[in-house]
Amino acid sequence: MAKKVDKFERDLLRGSLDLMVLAVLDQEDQYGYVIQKKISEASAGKVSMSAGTMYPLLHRLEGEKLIRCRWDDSTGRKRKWYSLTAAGRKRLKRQANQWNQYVECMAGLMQGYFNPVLKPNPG
Amino acid sequence: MAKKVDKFERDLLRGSLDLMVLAVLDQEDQYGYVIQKKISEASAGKVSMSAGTMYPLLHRLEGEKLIRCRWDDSTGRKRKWYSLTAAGRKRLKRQANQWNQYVECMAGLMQGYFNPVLKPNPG
DNA sequence: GCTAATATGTCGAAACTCGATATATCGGGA
DNA sequence: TCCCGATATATCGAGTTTCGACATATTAGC
Repeated sequence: MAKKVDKFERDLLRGSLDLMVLAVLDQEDQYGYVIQKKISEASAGKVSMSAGTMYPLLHRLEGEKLIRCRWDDSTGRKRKWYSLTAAGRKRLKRQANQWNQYVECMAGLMQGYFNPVLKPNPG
Repeated sequence: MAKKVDKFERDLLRGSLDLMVLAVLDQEDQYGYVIQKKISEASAGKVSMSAGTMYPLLHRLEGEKLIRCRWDDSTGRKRKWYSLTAAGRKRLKRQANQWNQYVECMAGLMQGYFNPVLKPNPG
């Protein structure tokens, strides 16, 4: 029996899924199914992006030319590999920066409730 | 001429506006117009919740019994004051906790790009 | 009297995520 | 061999949220 996990409420995720996908692809080229798994693992199962969210999202990012794809079946399995374009890397930087600012802004508003367990960056 | 500000992209905000409103009301009772202003100030103009977002949101939170309202015109101005209910405070704690976890999760995924300027909490 | 700021509200359009559903391939166990 | 679960991609409609536009009314200052 799979352990039951409190998933994040859907609207908390809204819009930042793009950022997650771009971040995963920044580390290495991947295909949809693995991107899904990686995000799930990174969040200890709390973000479970459904296939119905993942694939349209990838198509949209491709349409915006932030990622590019190629089919590959050299492993015997047909998979659609995605990689970041230059524009995608640029967008990732911009979005990540926005995200950080947004987190700070929330921290300011939440005062007592914001208690990050984040390790402060040295330097 | 008003200084132009890069607003946060709308989908970055999605769903966390609730949390902002609850956090503002946790500090003191307020009415819609001021809540809007406070959130705008706290974000240096980067979150500009429109009236078309604010009022339906307040009505929704009221419907969920997380906040409660009363009209007051003792100052000569008719205003609808909102305050947190017990359920609202409980929800705020839960949502704030989720938010913190979510931020950590994003931090893990973004690795190099996550560089919070947040002051670490002592203790 | 006029205008800008204050104050609340509704509406339709656009966007996003989900669950359900569909298709197909692959490996392993009965 | 046959079946099944995992892998892999995809589409669709339903439900939500946010926005900009519009509407209404009061107050303060010129």
